[in-house]
Amino acid sequence: MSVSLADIRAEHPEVFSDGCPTRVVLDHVMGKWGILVLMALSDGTQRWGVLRRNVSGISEKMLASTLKTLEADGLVVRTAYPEVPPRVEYGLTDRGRDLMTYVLPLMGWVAENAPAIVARPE
Amino acid sequence: MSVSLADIRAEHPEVFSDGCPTRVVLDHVMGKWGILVLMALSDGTQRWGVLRRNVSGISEKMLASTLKTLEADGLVVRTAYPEVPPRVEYGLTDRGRDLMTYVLPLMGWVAENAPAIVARPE
DNA sequence: CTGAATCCGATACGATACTG
DNA sequence: CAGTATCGTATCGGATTCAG
Repeated sequence: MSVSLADIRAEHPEVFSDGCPTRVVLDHVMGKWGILVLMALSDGTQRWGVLRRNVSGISEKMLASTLKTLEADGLVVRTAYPEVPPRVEYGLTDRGRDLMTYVLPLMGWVAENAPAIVARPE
Repeated sequence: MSVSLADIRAEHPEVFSDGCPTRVVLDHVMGKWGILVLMALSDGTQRWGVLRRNVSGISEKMLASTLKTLEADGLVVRTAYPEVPPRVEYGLTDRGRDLMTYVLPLMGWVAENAPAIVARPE
């Protein structure tokens, strides 16, 4: 796996070009809520209500649209059970779990360093 | 270093709480341009003009504001030389380089998988 | 060359209300 | 319970112009 910018560029010369697919994925995954939802789901499959509580502060609208985007990207899978009351569960796909392999260590670093970074006002 | 959500939660119970410092850092680093600028700088210190060309598609306004935010976060350092014409260089701080240790592998994954993900329309 | 300042449209986001 | 619909606001982000 690539670990330096040169390595990445060697295999994917257009990583920085405008209109490159990476831009789209970055916008989806790195958006305000994408990572937080994926993080919550890395805990395991969850129902809508639980997910909403776990991603504290997210509105229903953003949870819905974030999930839809991630599902379309093949990172999240939605399973609806034909019951009353309705039950819907969300989980990571294989690709999603693979992605989290890289995101989790990053989040660990952020959790460690965020307090020091935010010490001074934004 | 933490590698599972449980590990992160154990050390930082409030990672998901609203108003947590991690949210701020995520917004700065994961914004539309934050990662791309950091990626470009991981290539080494660069002048404003070079940076602008390397982060293809960024406007002057966004480059300026992104750099200012990252500098305030202690991830980027700005060096101005008192010359005419003016010369200003931007580079990563130690903390910034440390962060890139985690971001680069993630970007490698994204570069690998983005084409497959974007295959279907957004 | 390196920005800052301004204007303006797009859209991300949140709050609320409503439905199967 | 699991969403959708609608609305209003705030912020993002681009284009352009100006300045040191």
